[in-house]
Amino acid sequence: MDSNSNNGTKSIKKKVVDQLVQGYEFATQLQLLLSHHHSKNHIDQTRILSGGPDPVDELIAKILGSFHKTISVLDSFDPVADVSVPIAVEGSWNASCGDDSTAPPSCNGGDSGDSKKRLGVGKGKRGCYTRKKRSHTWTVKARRIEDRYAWRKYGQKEILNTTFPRSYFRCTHKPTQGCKATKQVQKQEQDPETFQITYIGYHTCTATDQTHAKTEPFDDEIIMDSDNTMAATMAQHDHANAKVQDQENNISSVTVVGAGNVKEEENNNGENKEHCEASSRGEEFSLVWQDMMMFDDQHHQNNYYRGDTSIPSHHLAFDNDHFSSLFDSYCAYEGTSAI
DNA sequence: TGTATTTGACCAAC
DNA sequence: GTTGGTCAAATACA
Repeated sequence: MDSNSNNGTKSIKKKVVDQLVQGYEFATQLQLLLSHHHSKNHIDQTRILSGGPDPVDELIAKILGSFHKTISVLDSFDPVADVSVPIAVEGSWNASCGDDSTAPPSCNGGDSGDSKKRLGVGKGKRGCYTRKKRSHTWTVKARRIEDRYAWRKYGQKEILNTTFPRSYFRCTHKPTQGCKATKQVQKQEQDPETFQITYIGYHTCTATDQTHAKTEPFDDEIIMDSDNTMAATMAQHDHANAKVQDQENNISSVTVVGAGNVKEEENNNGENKEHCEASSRGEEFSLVWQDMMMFDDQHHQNNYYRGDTSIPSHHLAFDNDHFSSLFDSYCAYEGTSAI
Protein backbone atom coordinates (compact mmCIF):
# COMPACT_ATOMS: atom_id res chain seq x y z
CA MET A 1 0.00 0.00 0.00
CA ASP A 2 1.08 3.54 -0.59
CA SER A 3 2.67 4.57 2.64
CA ASN A 4 2.16 8.27 1.96
CA SER A 5 -1.56 7.99 1.47
CA ASN A 6 -1.70 5.68 4.42
CA ASN A 7 0.07 8.20 6.58
CA GLY A 8 -2.20 10.92 5.27
CA THR A 9 -5.27 8.94 6.14
CA LYS A 10 -3.91 8.29 9.57
CA SER A 11 -3.20 11.96 10.03
CA ILE A 12 -6.69 12.95 9.02
CA LYS A 13 -8.21 10.30 11.16
CA LYS A 14 -6.12 11.41 14.06
CA LYS A 15 -7.39 14.95 13.68
CA VAL A 16 -10.95 13.74 13.46
CA VAL A 17 -10.50 11.63 16.52
CA ASP A 18 -8.83 14.46 18.39
CA GLN A 19 -11.76 16.68 17.64
CA LEU A 20 -14.19 14.03 18.70
CA VAL A 21 -12.31 13.44 21.87
CA GLN A 22 -12.33 17.12 22.59
CA GLY A 23 -16.04 17.25 22.00
CA TYR A 24 -16.41 14.26 24.19
CA GLU A 25 -14.52 15.99 26.94
CA PHE A 26 -16.59 19.12 26.62
CA ALA A 27 -19.78 17.14 26.73
CA THR A 28 -18.51 15.33 29.76
CA GLN A 29 -17.65 18.56 31.49
CA LEU A 30 -21.07 19.90 30.68
CA GLN A 31 -22.69 16.90 32.18
CA LEU A 32 -20.48 17.17 35.20
CA LEU A 33 -21.49 20.73 35.73
CA LEU A 34 -25.15 19.99 35.33
CA SER A 35 -24.91 16.79 37.22
CA HIS A 36 -23.07 18.38 40.05
CA HIS A 37 -25.55 21.19 40.15
CA HIS A 38 -28.41 18.98 41.13
CA SER A 39 -26.59 15.92 42.31
CA LYS A 40 -27.26 16.61 45.95
CA ASN A 41 -30.90 15.94 45.56
CA HIS A 42 -30.65 13.71 42.59
CA ILE A 43 -30.42 10.37 44.30
CA ASP A 44 -33.17 11.00 46.74
CA GLN A 45 -35.35 12.44 44.06
CA THR A 46 -34.78 9.44 41.91
CA ARG A 47 -35.68 7.08 44.65
CA ILE A 48 -38.62 8.98 45.94
CA LEU A 49 -40.17 9.85 42.68
CA SER A 50 -39.07 6.73 40.79
CA GLY A 51 -39.52 8.85 37.77
CA GLY A 52 -36.81 7.30 35.67
CA PRO A 53 -33.58 8.84 34.55
CA ASP A 54 -32.98 12.53 34.74
CA PRO A 55 -33.74 14.02 31.32
CA VAL A 56 -30.64 16.22 31.39
CA ASP A 57 -28.40 13.32 32.27
CA GLU A 58 -30.13 11.24 29.70
CA LEU A 59 -29.63 13.79 26.98
CA ILE A 60 -25.99 14.34 27.73
CA ALA A 61 -25.51 10.65 28.09
CA LYS A 62 -26.73 10.31 24.55
CA ILE A 63 -24.31 12.98 23.41
CA LEU A 64 -21.49 11.28 25.15
CA GLY A 65 -22.55 7.97 23.79
CA SER A 66 -22.55 9.34 20.30
CA PHE A 67 -19.03 10.67 20.72
CA HIS A 68 -17.83 7.51 22.25
CA LYS A 69 -19.30 5.27 19.62
CA THR A 70 -17.90 7.41 16.85
CA ILE A 71 -14.46 7.35 18.37
CA SER A 72 -14.72 3.66 18.94
CA VAL A 73 -15.73 3.05 15.36
CA LEU A 74 -12.83 5.11 14.10
CA ASP A 75 -10.49 3.40 16.43
CA SER A 76 -11.66 -0.06 15.57
CA PHE A 77 -11.64 0.72 11.89
CA ASP A 78 -7.89 0.53 11.91
CA PRO A 79 -6.79 -0.97 15.20
CA VAL A 80 -3.20 -1.10 14.11
CA ALA A 81 -3.00 2.52 13.19
CA ASP A 82 -1.13 4.74 15.51
CA VAL A 83 -4.01 6.87 16.57
CA SER A 84 -3.64 8.23 20.01
CA VAL A 85 -7.27 7.96 20.84
CA PRO A 86 -7.72 8.01 24.56
CA ILE A 87 -9.67 4.83 24.28
CA ALA A 88 -7.10 2.14 24.70
CA VAL A 89 -4.01 4.23 24.71
CA GLU A 90 -2.09 2.50 27.40
CA GLY A 91 -4.67 -0.15 27.53
CA SER A 92 -4.23 -1.23 23.98
CA TRP A 93 -4.19 -4.94 23.82
CA ASN A 94 -0.90 -6.58 23.42
CA ALA A 95 -1.15 -9.33 20.97
CA SER A 96 -1.70 -12.77 22.22
CA CYS A 97 -1.21 -15.63 19.90
CA GLY A 98 -4.50 -16.18 18.21
CA ASP A 99 -5.94 -13.73 20.57
CA ASP A 100 -5.98 -10.56 18.63
CA SER A 101 -6.15 -9.36 15.10
CA THR A 102 -3.19 -7.18 15.88
CA ALA A 103 -1.09 -10.16 16.70
CA PRO A 104 2.39 -9.99 15.31
CA PRO A 105 3.29 -12.12 12.33
CA SER A 106 5.36 -14.32 14.52
CA CYS A 107 2.20 -15.59 16.07
CA ASN A 108 0.56 -17.46 13.32
CA GLY A 109 -3.13 -17.85 13.37
CA GLY A 110 -4.99 -14.77 14.38
CA ASP A 111 -8.11 -16.80 14.60
CA SER A 112 -9.66 -16.14 17.88
CA GLY A 113 -9.39 -19.03 20.15
CA ASP A 114 -9.13 -22.10 18.00
CA SER A 115 -5.84 -22.90 19.53
CA LYS A 116 -5.85 -26.55 18.55
CA LYS A 117 -5.27 -25.57 14.96
CA ARG A 118 -2.05 -23.94 15.98
CA LEU A 119 -0.74 -27.15 17.35
CA GLY A 120 0.65 -27.94 13.95
CA VAL A 121 3.38 -25.49 14.68
CA GLY A 122 4.71 -27.87 17.26
CA LYS A 123 4.84 -28.05 20.98
CA GLY A 124 7.59 -25.52 21.08
CA LYS A 125 5.01 -22.96 20.12
CA ARG A 126 3.02 -23.65 23.21
CA GLY A 127 2.58 -20.62 25.32
CA CYS A 128 3.13 -18.32 22.40
CA TYR A 129 1.64 -15.13 23.62
CA THR A 130 2.53 -11.70 24.78
CA ARG A 131 1.67 -10.95 28.31
CA LYS A 132 -0.60 -8.04 28.77
CA LYS A 133 1.43 -5.45 30.54
CA ARG A 134 -1.44 -3.17 31.25
CA SER A 135 -4.88 -2.98 29.98
CA HIS A 136 -8.21 -1.63 30.99
CA THR A 137 -8.44 -3.18 34.37
CA TRP A 138 -10.63 -2.64 37.31
CA THR A 139 -11.21 -4.59 40.42
CA VAL A 140 -14.27 -5.36 42.40
CA LYS A 141 -14.87 -7.12 45.62
CA ALA A 142 -17.74 -9.50 45.62
CA ARG A 143 -19.05 -12.45 47.47
CA ARG A 144 -19.83 -14.23 44.28
CA ILE A 145 -17.65 -14.64 41.25
CA GLU A 146 -20.60 -14.92 38.91
CA ASP A 147 -21.55 -11.91 36.94
CA ARG A 148 -23.60 -11.11 33.92
CA TYR A 149 -21.10 -12.64 31.53
CA ALA A 150 -20.25 -16.19 30.73
CA TRP A 151 -16.68 -17.01 31.66
CA ARG A 152 -14.54 -19.99 31.03
CA LYS A 153 -11.78 -20.86 33.39
CA TYR A 154 -8.47 -21.36 31.70
CA GLY A 155 -6.01 -21.44 34.52
CA GLN A 156 -5.27 -21.37 38.17
CA LYS A 157 -2.09 -20.33 39.81
CA GLU A 158 -0.59 -20.19 43.22
CA ILE A 159 0.46 -16.64 43.83
CA LEU A 160 3.36 -15.67 46.00
CA ASN A 161 2.46 -14.52 49.50
CA THR A 162 -1.14 -15.44 49.08
CA THR A 163 -3.04 -18.18 50.75
CA PHE A 164 -5.48 -18.86 47.99
CA PRO A 165 -4.73 -19.53 44.34
CA ARG A 166 -5.74 -17.12 41.65
CA SER A 167 -8.14 -18.30 39.00
CA TYR A 168 -8.07 -17.06 35.46
CA PHE A 169 -11.15 -16.73 33.34
CA ARG A 170 -11.74 -15.62 29.80
CA CYS A 171 -14.95 -14.79 28.05
CA THR A 172 -16.77 -17.85 26.78
CA HIS A 173 -17.30 -16.02 23.53
CA LYS A 174 -13.61 -15.70 22.83
CA PRO A 175 -13.52 -18.59 20.34
CA THR A 176 -16.60 -17.48 18.50
CA GLN A 177 -16.40 -13.73 18.72
CA GLY A 178 -12.86 -13.06 19.74
CA CYS A 179 -13.94 -11.34 22.89
CA LYS A 180 -10.81 -10.36 24.77
CA ALA A 181 -12.25 -9.85 28.18
CA THR A 182 -10.63 -11.79 30.97
CA LYS A 183 -10.91 -11.74 34.68
CA GLN A 184 -8.88 -12.95 37.58
CA VAL A 185 -10.48 -14.13 40.74
CA GLN A 186 -8.74 -14.37 44.04
CA LYS A 187 -10.17 -15.14 47.39
CA GLN A 188 -9.47 -12.50 49.98
CA GLU A 189 -7.17 -13.59 52.73
CA GLN A 190 -8.80 -11.30 55.23
CA ASP A 191 -12.25 -12.42 54.27
CA PRO A 192 -12.29 -15.80 52.53
CA GLU A 193 -15.91 -15.33 51.68
CA THR A 194 -15.04 -12.34 49.57
CA PHE A 195 -13.43 -12.51 46.17
CA GLN A 196 -11.28 -9.88 44.62
CA ILE A 197 -12.15 -9.93 40.96
CA THR A 198 -9.95 -8.11 38.49
CA TYR A 199 -11.50 -7.53 35.13
CA ILE A 200 -9.14 -7.01 32.25
CA GLY A 201 -10.42 -5.56 29.06
CA TYR A 202 -13.91 -5.01 27.84
CA HIS A 203 -16.28 -7.43 26.32
CA THR A 204 -16.39 -7.08 22.59
CA CYS A 205 -18.80 -9.93 22.27
CA THR A 206 -22.44 -9.29 21.69
CA ALA A 207 -23.05 -11.59 24.61
CA THR A 208 -26.48 -12.46 23.37
CA ASP A 209 -26.21 -15.61 25.34
CA GLN A 210 -27.11 -14.45 28.78
CA THR A 211 -27.69 -17.86 30.19
CA HIS A 212 -24.99 -17.31 32.69
CA ALA A 213 -26.19 -13.97 33.72
CA LYS A 214 -26.75 -13.88 37.36
CA THR A 215 -30.19 -13.13 38.44
CA GLU A 216 -29.31 -10.06 40.39
CA PRO A 217 -26.33 -8.42 38.80
CA PHE A 218 -24.07 -6.23 40.86
CA ASP A 219 -25.89 -6.86 44.05
CA ASP A 220 -22.74 -7.47 45.94
CA GLU A 221 -20.04 -5.93 43.88
CA ILE A 222 -18.04 -2.84 44.51
CA ILE A 223 -15.84 -1.22 41.97
CA MET A 224 -12.73 -0.70 43.97
CA ASP A 225 -9.98 -0.30 41.51
CA SER A 226 -9.19 0.71 38.03
CA ASP A 227 -6.26 1.31 35.80
CA ASN A 228 -7.04 4.93 35.50
CA THR A 229 -6.96 7.91 37.67
CA MET A 230 -10.50 8.88 37.15
CA ALA A 231 -12.02 5.62 38.05
CA ALA A 232 -9.73 5.24 41.01
CA THR A 233 -10.60 8.72 42.04
CA MET A 234 -14.17 7.94 41.41
CA ALA A 235 -13.93 5.01 43.66
CA GLN A 236 -12.71 7.31 46.35
CA HIS A 237 -15.31 9.93 45.80
CA ASP A 238 -17.84 7.27 45.26
CA HIS A 239 -17.35 6.26 48.80
CA ALA A 240 -20.32 8.10 50.10
CA ASN A 241 -22.62 6.82 47.43
CA ALA A 242 -21.16 3.39 47.75
CA LYS A 243 -22.00 3.38 51.39
CA VAL A 244 -25.59 3.96 50.52
CA GLN A 245 -25.32 1.15 48.10
CA ASP A 246 -23.60 -0.96 50.66
CA GLN A 247 -26.47 -0.69 52.99
CA GLU A 248 -28.73 -1.90 50.29
CA ASN A 249 -26.41 -4.65 49.23
CA ASN A 250 -25.27 -5.71 52.64
CA ILE A 251 -21.63 -4.96 52.04
CA SER A 252 -19.51 -3.98 54.94
CA SER A 253 -16.74 -1.91 53.47
CA VAL A 254 -15.37 -0.20 50.48
CA THR A 255 -11.71 -0.13 49.74
CA VAL A 256 -9.82 1.90 47.24
CA VAL A 257 -6.60 0.31 46.25
CA GLY A 258 -3.73 1.01 43.95
CA ALA A 259 -4.67 1.69 40.40
CA GLY A 260 -3.85 -0.48 37.52
CA ASN A 261 -1.03 -2.47 38.85
CA VAL A 262 -2.26 -5.74 40.12
CA LYS A 263 1.15 -6.83 41.14
CA GLU A 264 1.69 -3.76 43.23
CA GLU A 265 -1.71 -4.17 44.67
CA GLU A 266 -0.93 -7.65 45.81
CA ASN A 267 2.48 -6.89 47.13
CA ASN A 268 1.18 -4.09 49.20
CA ASN A 269 -1.72 -6.17 50.18
CA GLY A 270 -3.94 -3.18 50.44
CA GLU A 271 -1.40 -0.98 52.13
CA ASN A 272 -0.99 1.16 49.11
CA LYS A 273 -4.52 2.35 49.18
CA GLU A 274 -5.69 5.54 47.63
CA HIS A 275 -2.91 5.52 45.17
CA CYS A 276 -3.70 7.27 41.98
CA GLU A 277 -1.68 6.89 38.89
CA ALA A 278 -1.52 9.37 36.07
CA SER A 279 -3.12 8.12 32.94
CA SER A 280 -4.79 9.24 29.81
CA ARG A 281 -7.90 11.16 30.61
CA GLY A 282 -9.57 10.04 27.48
CA GLU A 283 -9.13 6.52 28.57
CA GLU A 284 -10.79 7.49 31.76
CA PHE A 285 -13.73 8.88 29.89
CA SER A 286 -13.89 5.76 27.90
CA LEU A 287 -13.81 3.50 30.85
CA VAL A 288 -16.45 5.33 32.72
CA TRP A 289 -18.63 5.52 29.72
CA GLN A 290 -18.26 1.90 28.85
CA ASP A 291 -18.94 1.06 32.42
CA MET A 292 -22.15 2.95 32.28
CA MET A 293 -23.20 1.76 28.86
CA MET A 294 -22.42 -1.80 29.74
CA PHE A 295 -24.36 -1.55 32.90
CA ASP A 296 -27.34 -0.03 31.23
CA ASP A 297 -27.30 -2.39 28.29
CA GLN A 298 -26.93 -5.45 30.37
CA HIS A 299 -29.77 -4.60 32.59
CA HIS A 300 -31.99 -4.39 29.60
CA GLN A 301 -30.54 -7.44 27.97
CA ASN A 302 -30.80 -9.52 31.06
CA ASN A 303 -34.32 -8.52 31.69
CA TYR A 304 -35.32 -9.13 28.13
CA TYR A 305 -33.62 -12.46 28.11
CA ARG A 306 -35.50 -13.52 31.12
CA GLY A 307 -38.64 -12.36 29.49
CA ASP A 308 -38.87 -9.69 32.07
CA THR A 309 -39.07 -6.33 30.43
CA SER A 310 -39.68 -4.52 33.65
CA ILE A 311 -36.60 -3.36 35.42
CA PRO A 312 -36.67 -3.77 39.16
CA SER A 313 -36.95 -0.51 40.92
CA HIS A 314 -33.80 -1.01 42.92
CA HIS A 315 -31.90 -1.49 39.70
CA LEU A 316 -33.24 1.71 38.35
CA ALA A 317 -32.23 3.47 41.47
CA PHE A 318 -28.84 1.93 41.25
CA ASP A 319 -28.49 3.04 37.69
CA ASN A 320 -29.04 6.59 38.57
CA ASP A 321 -26.94 6.40 41.63
CA HIS A 322 -24.22 4.79 39.70
CA PHE A 323 -24.27 7.34 36.92
CA SER A 324 -24.61 10.20 39.26
CA SER A 325 -21.82 9.13 41.52
CA LEU A 326 -19.54 8.41 38.62
CA PHE A 327 -19.85 11.90 37.33
CA ASP A 328 -19.93 13.57 40.67
CA SER A 329 -16.73 11.84 41.46
CA TYR A 330 -15.12 12.80 38.25
CA CYS A 331 -16.29 16.32 38.78
CA ALA A 332 -14.47 16.39 42.07
CA TYR A 333 -11.47 14.90 40.40
CA GLU A 334 -11.46 17.49 37.68
CA GLY A 335 -11.69 20.12 40.31
CA THR A 336 -8.40 19.02 41.74
CA SER A 337 -6.49 18.71 38.54
CA ALA A 338 -5.92 21.27 35.87
CA ILE A 339 -7.79 20.64 32.66
C1' DT B 1 -20.04 -37.22 22.90
C1' DG B 2 -19.48 -32.52 23.54
C1' DT B 3 -18.17 -29.10 26.79
C1' DA B 4 -15.96 -27.33 30.87
C1' DT B 5 -12.33 -27.67 34.24
C1' DT B 6 -7.83 -29.02 35.96
C1' DT B 7 -3.09 -28.77 35.94
C1' DG B 8 1.67 -29.05 34.41
C1' DA B 9 4.38 -26.75 31.08
C1' DC B 10 5.80 -22.84 28.56
C1' DC B 11 7.06 -18.10 27.97
C1' DA B 12 7.60 -13.07 28.79
C1' DA B 13 8.37 -9.55 32.10
C1' DC B 14 10.87 -8.13 35.81
C1' DG C 1 16.27 -16.72 38.32
C1' DT C 2 11.62 -15.78 39.82
C1' DT C 3 6.99 -14.88 39.06
C1' DG C 4 2.67 -14.45 36.86
C1' DG C 5 -0.23 -15.23 32.71
C1' DT C 6 -1.45 -18.39 29.24
C1' DC C 7 -1.61 -22.69 26.66
C1' DA C 8 -3.27 -27.15 25.85
C1' DA C 9 -3.49 -32.14 26.98
C1' DA C 10 -5.77 -34.76 30.28
C1' DT C 11 -9.63 -35.35 32.88
C1' DA C 12 -14.30 -34.68 34.68
C1' DC C 13 -18.91 -33.93 33.97
C1' DA C 14 -23.56 -33.52 31.93
